[in-house]
Amino acid sequence: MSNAPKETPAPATNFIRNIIDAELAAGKHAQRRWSGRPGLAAQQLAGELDPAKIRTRFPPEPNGYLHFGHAKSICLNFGLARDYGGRCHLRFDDTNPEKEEKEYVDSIIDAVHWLGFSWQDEQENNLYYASDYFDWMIASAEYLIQAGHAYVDSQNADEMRASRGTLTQAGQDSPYRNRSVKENMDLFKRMQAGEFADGTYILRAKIDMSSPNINLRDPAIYRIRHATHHNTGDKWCVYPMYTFAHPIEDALENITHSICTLEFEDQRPFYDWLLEHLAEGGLMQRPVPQQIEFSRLNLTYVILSKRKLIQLVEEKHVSGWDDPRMPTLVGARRRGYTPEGFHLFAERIGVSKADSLIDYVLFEDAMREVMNEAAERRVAVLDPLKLIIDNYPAGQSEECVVHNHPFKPEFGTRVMPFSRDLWIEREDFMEVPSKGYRRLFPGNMARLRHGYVVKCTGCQKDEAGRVV
RNA sequence: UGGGGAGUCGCCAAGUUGGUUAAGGCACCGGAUUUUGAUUCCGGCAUUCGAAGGUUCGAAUCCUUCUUCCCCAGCCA
Repeated sequence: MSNAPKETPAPATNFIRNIIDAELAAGKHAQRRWSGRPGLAAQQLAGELDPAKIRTRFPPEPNGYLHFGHAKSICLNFGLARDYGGRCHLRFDDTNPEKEEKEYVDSIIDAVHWLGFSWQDEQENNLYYASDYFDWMIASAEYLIQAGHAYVDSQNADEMRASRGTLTQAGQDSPYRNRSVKENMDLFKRMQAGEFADGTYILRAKIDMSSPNINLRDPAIYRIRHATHHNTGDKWCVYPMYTFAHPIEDALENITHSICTLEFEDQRPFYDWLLEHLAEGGLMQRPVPQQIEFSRLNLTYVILSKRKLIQLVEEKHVSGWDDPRMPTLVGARRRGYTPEGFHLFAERIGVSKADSLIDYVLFEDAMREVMNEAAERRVAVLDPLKLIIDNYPAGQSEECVVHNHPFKPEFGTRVMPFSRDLWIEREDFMEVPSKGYRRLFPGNMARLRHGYVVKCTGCQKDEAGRVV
């Protein structure tokens, strides 16, 4: 057989690669420098930023196990860094202590490793926690307050929702919107000091309550939450919102391309607003990172909602996160799927902004293609039917040498016993053959794989007429 | 409904500074090889790019209108 290894094709082009190519051609990333903020991640890195190299990140919240959808994102982000000679960071977006756990952090680290990617090399170790940036986030928030771009609101959640307006109606300014800088700063300090209960005060960005983009109607950026954090313990009782934290995380790590899914598109104006103001205040360096959105993975017959997967586990519908039926990476691993299969799959489905529903056969085919090359073959009979070789001596047996792989001799051989009594698959025999049937039926000859050609002389049935 | 996105073959997806016959993969349909009805190999598979107009020598690519689908009103991410 001529199963020559296929040439690995060049990575398929996509809109993100096109963006990067254009930027590189224009020299956009040549001016990047480390932020160099004391005590922050950038400081851990010894060398200067290598200009003209991109930097991406995979930023999961450690609130569950990684699934097939994350695999797409991981292959995208780490793949881009690999192909452009850049870097990809693994960052835990752990800004909500009530949902996150160390168990998930560990499982995520394992899963990314399993997929074959690394966030460290000789020069850098790019494993980060958003929670390690809380000092800087507080500083950023206080800068916003000083500059008149943020205020402390005393409305509760219901009041805030009511005054936010609707899709078609503008929102109303909070009665607390015009507190003085001094008062805001005092309140925010006391929030941090733990003087207030959860929900009593909240820090909001001061933008525009009548913006057609609801995300710009003074979004909450810092909330009070008296909770123990998996990484920072009880050090904090105020935590930043994703919206506020994420751009800062990206900027501090000098991320060039912050790639996320489509539902964050409406969030991008705030992303840019924040970084622009922080750059104005000298807290961040330009050029700031840019957010790029792509459509998330949808697979036929497969649930990829973290909320629902958690439900399956908690209600014991499955044996755990690594149940082979689960679309998690640990589940896939137990099922025998391979990292290479995920890479192939990710490469084949591509990246775009169109909502898509990918047929599961695409996933299966990618896995099968990889396994066809790599898997040793074995024989099993699921629904056995006894086959008696009439002209083979009873009590005698011999060993047939069998190749472990049809076109890879280096996989070696094994032996299978051959004797008078054998088991074959029930569907490999038909008393009355259908058209085109070329397996065993009375009068017909067939080859027993790895063994001999046999001729069927007849069959026996039980009282029910079933062939035995 | 206000805002933000997306509609290219059954499923994905290239192509978008307008220029000959609209990549590729999966699926499917042939046909060859085959001690896995697998694999491999060869061939086929969009006169058409959500729809309708318009500009042009020429449009999937530009303009207009229409249409369908997705996302946003968490002190989640």
